[in-house]
Amino acid sequence: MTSITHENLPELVTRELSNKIIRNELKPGERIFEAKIAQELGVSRSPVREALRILERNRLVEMIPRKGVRVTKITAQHIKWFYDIFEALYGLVARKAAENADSEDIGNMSVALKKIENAAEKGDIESYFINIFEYASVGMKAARNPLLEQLIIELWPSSRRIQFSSLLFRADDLKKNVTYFQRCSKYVEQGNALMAEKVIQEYARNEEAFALKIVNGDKK
Amino acid sequence: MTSITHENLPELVTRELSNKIIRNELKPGERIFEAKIAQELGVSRSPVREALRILERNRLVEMIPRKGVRVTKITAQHIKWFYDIFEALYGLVARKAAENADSEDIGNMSVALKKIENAAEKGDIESYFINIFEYASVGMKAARNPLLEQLIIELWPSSRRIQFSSLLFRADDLKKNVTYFQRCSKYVEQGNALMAEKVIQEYARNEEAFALKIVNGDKK
DNA sequence: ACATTGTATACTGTCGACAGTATGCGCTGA
DNA sequence: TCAGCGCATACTGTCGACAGTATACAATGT
Repeated sequence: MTSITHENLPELVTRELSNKIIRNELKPGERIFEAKIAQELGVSRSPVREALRILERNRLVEMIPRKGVRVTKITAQHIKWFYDIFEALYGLVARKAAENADSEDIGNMSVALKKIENAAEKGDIESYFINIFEYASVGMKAARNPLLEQLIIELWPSSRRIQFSSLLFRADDLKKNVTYFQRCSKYVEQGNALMAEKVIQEYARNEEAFALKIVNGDKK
Repeated sequence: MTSITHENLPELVTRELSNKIIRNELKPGERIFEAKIAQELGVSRSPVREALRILERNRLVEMIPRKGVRVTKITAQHIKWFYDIFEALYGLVARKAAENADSEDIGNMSVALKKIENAAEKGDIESYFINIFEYASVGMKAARNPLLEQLIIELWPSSRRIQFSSLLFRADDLKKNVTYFQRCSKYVEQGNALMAEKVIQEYARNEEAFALKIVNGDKK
């Protein structure tokens, strides 16, 4: 163990495995062996087991008792299931944000929005992806439902995984996507809960369509 | 361990602790000690730790690294947060069920509905509670979104906990509640997704109001 | 050749022990 | 009397080892 850090091992292992799965270095359906991971990262199996429980919650792996752990698959079906939930939960966030945001929240959202706009302008996809999560984050703060926030954050790794494959192919429609966030911010400022929710739902369907195009092999 | 069963220890520990928390034998805010639980159940700390991770996912406990595990609180705020999500997720279930249910699903729902009606008629609260989860279960099968199903099932222990305190006080309005399920079933049969969703949302708000009455001390 | 059974092996499940850290209490000094 | 410090202790974190089980492969019989 070379680690000098103060952070705990399960989180470290989680992050490491999480990245490998999101980047598709660990393939869907692939088996994960506790001992192998433990050895690779220079820790014992205990923190690995903890990490696997966390990854299970993130829907990145599936644990079957006495049968082991596998990386979850992502088929077109999975993507539809995921975005139906995405639509419902983020729709709720937008609605609640429109109802509850104070001037500070609105300020934060506007800052986050600017970062998205800049990234889109420059075509910086990496920065764009970081900042849409930042935008979601301040939006969730404004919605004032920590339980909802938790649920969504636990699904973020799945979001990232689905979006990762798109990452390389979508430089073109980045600017179109920005308009969703701009409209959302506008409605939140106006306190128009109904429209804020609608815009985000539209955005979700758009993301879904894009993700489906990718898995269906219409890529490039 | 006297257990002859083939079931795994983490599940056993989870169930045991789960029941204690739901029945309010372990109080909100109370600390849980791994070693103590392990000794009580005659197992080592490993399966207890696994169980605690599961309970964390069920929102029954909160784990703070190096600080230990506590039973989560349930304030009026928590209940509002919970039912906002409840409304969104079950609303989605109802909508999707109305869109996707085949005749077998509708048959199953009708059987489950009858059981609820019987329980309500007899004023058998225990049976009523068992059967509304059964109804939800067949409804979720009809909705054909296993991810959504997972998310909801993981929240069930929280549902049970919130409803447990109500359990003794609500014999009176059981029959009124049944009408929600009756209307829901009707709309699902008709394929009326919009109204099915609306009914369930109404039901959620009604449950919320009841739970809030309880925690606010208007009980009895 | 193919099915069936036995066996080897490699993985998960569980344990007990040790290490490290947070917390409360008592001691000391102003 | 009270603040600050240090120590004791009890808990969580991590480990390595052993036990039990699923699986693949080989051997045997038909």
